[in-house]
Amino acid sequence: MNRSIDKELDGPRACFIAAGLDVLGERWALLALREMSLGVHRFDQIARNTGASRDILTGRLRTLESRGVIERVQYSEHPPRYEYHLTTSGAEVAPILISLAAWSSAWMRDETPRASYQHSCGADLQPVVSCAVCGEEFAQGSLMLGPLVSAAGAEPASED
Amino acid sequence: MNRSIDKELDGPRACFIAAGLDVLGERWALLALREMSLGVHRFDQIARNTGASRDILTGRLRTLESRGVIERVQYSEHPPRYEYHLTTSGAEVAPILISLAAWSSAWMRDETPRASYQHSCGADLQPVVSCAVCGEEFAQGSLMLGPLVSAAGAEPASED
DNA sequence: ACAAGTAGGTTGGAAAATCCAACTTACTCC
DNA sequence: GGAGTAAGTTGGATTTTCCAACCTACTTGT
Repeated sequence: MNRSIDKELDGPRACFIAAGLDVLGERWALLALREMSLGVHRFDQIARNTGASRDILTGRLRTLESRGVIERVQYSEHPPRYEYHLTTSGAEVAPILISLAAWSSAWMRDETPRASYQHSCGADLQPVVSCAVCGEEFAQGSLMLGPLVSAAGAEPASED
Repeated sequence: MNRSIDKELDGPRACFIAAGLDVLGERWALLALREMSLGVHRFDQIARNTGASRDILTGRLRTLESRGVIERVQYSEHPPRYEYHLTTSGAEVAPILISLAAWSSAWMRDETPRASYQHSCGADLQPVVSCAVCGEEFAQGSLMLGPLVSAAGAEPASED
């Protein structure tokens, strides 16, 4: 089991973390998604609230749209004006934002006053991540490599 | 409540998500942490498995070290050789990697075969994020802005 | 003993991404 | 009729990143 760690990779590790970062890891992408999660949908506001340059933001929004994370919704025809909304896929980025906010809140406190986050129950953000299958909380070192998978489905084990 | 969303910000939103991305959002940082989570601790291997250029990786590892996320452990004196290990703070990045891997696995499937991840119970990665206080699962739109906080503690409400 | 390999970098120069301020278009509001 | 708003686009400067080669000090093989 977990032979994959010891085996020499012939190139960079192709995994779902790397694939996710391909889309969400570009600068400003997660902050733009944060804004939409908070109900901010218009270009100028997203640009202001994130601090992204307008040209770069345009590019990011196009990428996120092409990857199905957000969609452009036209709200004016003349002139053409659009709002940006999360798709289902985009809404499901929330756990990433939640984990990031919680980690940052726990470890990145400095003098700067910052907006914190809460669960809708009113409590400070204290997310617990557990396994949907066995119900156990993810503990130290409980993230492990699994088999290779692609759109076609799981691959059979390799012969090493 | 949640006046903060409607209020015009005078600058970019200073929040813990943005602060976290300051450290973890630079290119290659999360992939380097992924490697350490998987038990890979040496420079050459981290460079190979992430695909990062060696010079950039050097910079990232220094930043992560200076922010207390990883530590350099010397394992040879002549010549000086180091391993990189997660600190407690670094180990707690795991929920972010888990959420990212799960999102990516759900939404980023294409033809490319990729390494998947599992919980240590052997099940495919299906994390559930719930609130430690009320126990409820984080549902759509349940991430909300809270008060401003800094190292000194919570700020009193502003006068708007 | 001597060459090759390993480990953890550093260096210089090219390429790509980002930043910034200004400009554009087509409205709406006063 | 002028100012303001919204969603970009543009050109040029700046910053990051990439890449391959180099360096030092061992260790291993012959």
